[in-house]
This record gives sequence, C-alpha cells and structure tokens, in this order.
Amino acid sequence: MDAFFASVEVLDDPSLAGKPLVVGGTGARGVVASCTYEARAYGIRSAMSAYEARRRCPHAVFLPGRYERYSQTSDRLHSVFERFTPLVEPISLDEAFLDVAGARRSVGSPPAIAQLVRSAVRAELGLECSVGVARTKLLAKLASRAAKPVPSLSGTMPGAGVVVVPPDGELSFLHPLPIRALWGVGPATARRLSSIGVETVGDLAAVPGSVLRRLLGSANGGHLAALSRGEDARPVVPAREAKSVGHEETFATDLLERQVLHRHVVRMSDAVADRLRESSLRGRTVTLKVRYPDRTTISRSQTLASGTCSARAIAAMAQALLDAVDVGPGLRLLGVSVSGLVRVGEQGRQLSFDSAQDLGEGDGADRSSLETSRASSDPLGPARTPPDAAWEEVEAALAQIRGRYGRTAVASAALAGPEGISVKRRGEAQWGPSDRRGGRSPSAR
DNA sequence: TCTGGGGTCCTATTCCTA
DNA sequence: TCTGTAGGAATAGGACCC
Repeated sequence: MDAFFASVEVLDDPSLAGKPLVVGGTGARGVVASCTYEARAYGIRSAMSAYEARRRCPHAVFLPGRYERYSQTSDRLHSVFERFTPLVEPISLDEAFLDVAGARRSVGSPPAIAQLVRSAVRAELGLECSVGVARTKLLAKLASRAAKPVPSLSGTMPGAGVVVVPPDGELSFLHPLPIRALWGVGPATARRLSSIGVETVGDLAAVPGSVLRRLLGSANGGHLAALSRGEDARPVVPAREAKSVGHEETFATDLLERQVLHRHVVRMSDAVADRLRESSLRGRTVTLKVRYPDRTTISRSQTLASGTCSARAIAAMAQALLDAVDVGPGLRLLGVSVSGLVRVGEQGRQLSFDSAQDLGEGDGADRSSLETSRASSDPLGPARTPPDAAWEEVEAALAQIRGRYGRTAVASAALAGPEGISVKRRGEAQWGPSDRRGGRSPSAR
C-alpha cells in the first residue's frame, strides 16, 4: 500500500488530502510510522524520530496512529487478495506476497491480475496500492517499490502502479540497484560491503561467495550472494506459526523505582498471556528486555520446564529476571516476551517426580520462580497460593469476563490505581509514548 | 533535544551432559 | 574420580524487516 496509515487517515478525513501528514508517536520519544508523499518531499521517512520530523516540516499535521483502525482495514485488504489466490503470504498490515501461478487460467496473466488487484483495492477500500510482478519474492518486492509514487516539493510524481520484471530482464533490473535495496542488507551489512568496494547489487554479484561468507557469516553471505544473482527459491507461505509473543514499551521518562517497574511487568505479562490464550498457545522461555537511558539494550531469559499461558507465571519469571538487573541508571524501555511456543494440545504437561505435590501445587520447575515473587509480593504467602493449573483456569475466566464487559472490567490487583485499571493492549503506544508525564505506570493514573 | 513496537533469524558464548 | 571432547540447549546480543 502507498503510505498506508496516512492514506487511511486521509480517507477518514478528506480535509487532510494534499497536506503533509505524519502518523505515529507524537511525544518527544515518538517515531514516524507513516507519512503522506507531501511530507516525504520534506525528507520525512518512516522510523524517523517525531522530533526530527517536526524540525523538517513544522507545518505538517501530526496524528497519533490508530492501530485498530489500520488492522481492520488490513483484514479487508487481505480478503481482497484472497479472492485472487489462496496463496497469500502477509508481510505486514499493508503488504503481502501473492502466488498467482494457479490463477493464470481462471483470472488472467500475472500483469493483468496485478491491475485487477489494484482496481479492486481502490474500489473497495478507497486506497491506492502498488504491485510488483516477478518470478521471485525479492524481485516482486523490489518491483512494487519501483511502482510507487515519487515525492517532490513541486508535487508528487505518480508511480507506474504496476511494474513487471520479465524473466529475461531480471539482472538488468537488479544489478544497478544500490546494495541497500536487497532484503537483509541494513546499515551494518551495507557498511561491511562498502569496505570491500561493493555499492550496487551488480558489484555484489561479482564477489566470490566464499568472500561474502567470510565477511558476513555463512548464512547471510550465501543468501545475499544468491539474491544478487536473482536466485531466490523461497516459496509464498500462506500461514506462519508465531515463534514468539511479546510486549515492550518505551516510557515518556526513565523509570527508576523497582515497585513501579514490577507493576509494568505485571501489566505486560497480562497482555502477553491474553494473546497466548487467544491463540491457544503456551510458551516456555520468558525474556525480559531492558533499555537504559543511553539506549544500550540487554535481555535476560529463562526457560520453564513446561509451557505456560499464565500471566502470573510469566510475570513471576519476568520479575525475577528484573530483580537480577541493575536499574540504577533508570530504564527507558521494558519488555516481556515469551518464545518456545507450542499449540495447546500438542504438548503434554510436564510433571516432575514429586508428582503428588505436582498435581496439587503446580510444576516443580515453575515453583521456585513463583516463590520469588510470592515472598516479596503475595500477601497470602506461599502456603495459600493456588497451583498454576488452577491459576490458568482463573485467568481464562477473567479473560471471558473481559471479553464480555470490556478489558478494564477486571484485572490483577497490582494493576489497580486511583483512576481504575491499567491494561496493556496491542497497538497501544505503538509508536512511542504520547507525552513526558512518566510512562503509564498504574500509580500515575 | 532526538531515534517505537512486534517480530524473525543468525551468531557467539556458555553451560550441561554423555 | 578426574579430564578431555563433542553435541545440544540455553542464553545474549545484533541485524534486519515493516
């Protein structure tokens, strides 16, 4: 999609049409999620800090993103794609690969299908998109980029809309492109390649694979060498199982108090557990991520004996990990994620040898970490703490209540503050904190 | 007065176990 | 019982994507 989030905002408020519009975090620590081509003419780009964007174009309209709205639009978009082929691989909310090899007979040639997709998206969503048609995913992606409009201060130049890379024109399309155009070449890899004189994809294709593997590692070196020759055998994969689920949040001001940080851990663990439960998943490895004021980032993780989707178990583990981290300098960001996911039903429950207690008291392996938090925060004490399995039932019941009466209807007491319950939702503060009034700590609400 | 969130993948190191 | 070795899992960090 072309400037997806910004285009949705213009669709909902046509008075914004033709104006430089920036969507994203509006606070001092926010970033640009999307912007119109009028804003891009001022050099504004996705992932740029909101501060820098304001400096470049003070008269631009700045809007906070509405993740839910974009997500709904994305669902409609993907249902349009699926009318053309069942082989749709989502890349993000606004991009997807479509394998239309099987649709040629019933719908038409790939370039014709590309035009039909564009027309359908325009008619049904009122939004513009660009399509790249090629033999491989990399080339199709690069072609779609080449099909997009070009921003300029004298007015946006309309793009081709559809760009087709024929099989006999692949290398002449690919080789003049800068090395950064390749998927997997970011700033670090580009610097390394530049150090041996590689600036374009054509330069890269001339370097022996063994040299690239030595420079970039076996996996990345070999992969990029193949891509530079137009070789990309990755198929379009319609459904991918998630490998991890997590939440992280940058605070408007750095947080120092462990008690406040612990509450954020509970809030994020709660959100992670909700999403695991909704997807019928359990995870074994809990990872805590922390970013210091100087932006150095560390992570600490630990693996449970068996998978869990219990907010309580996740929070206990994450809090134990947090307790082993120096928070002296203050924390700019905190995150909780769970990996090692298995679908509920695929994995039996791991019992320890003290199974008499296990059946009544939860997993032995989980217990030590839970007791870390019980000792410090559970007024009931260890003796009266229900086992994990029972807690998962309690949490499932809570989730049902939230589903019926709203997300703030009920939650852990740790999340209650003077102004109600603070819960974390997906897409909330997606592009940075909105102001500088001290994060969203429950005590501050 | 700056640089998000939610992911995936890869690599290096450490630790555990046979 | 100690030591060396090898493989695998866990852990940590970095790079990259949208």
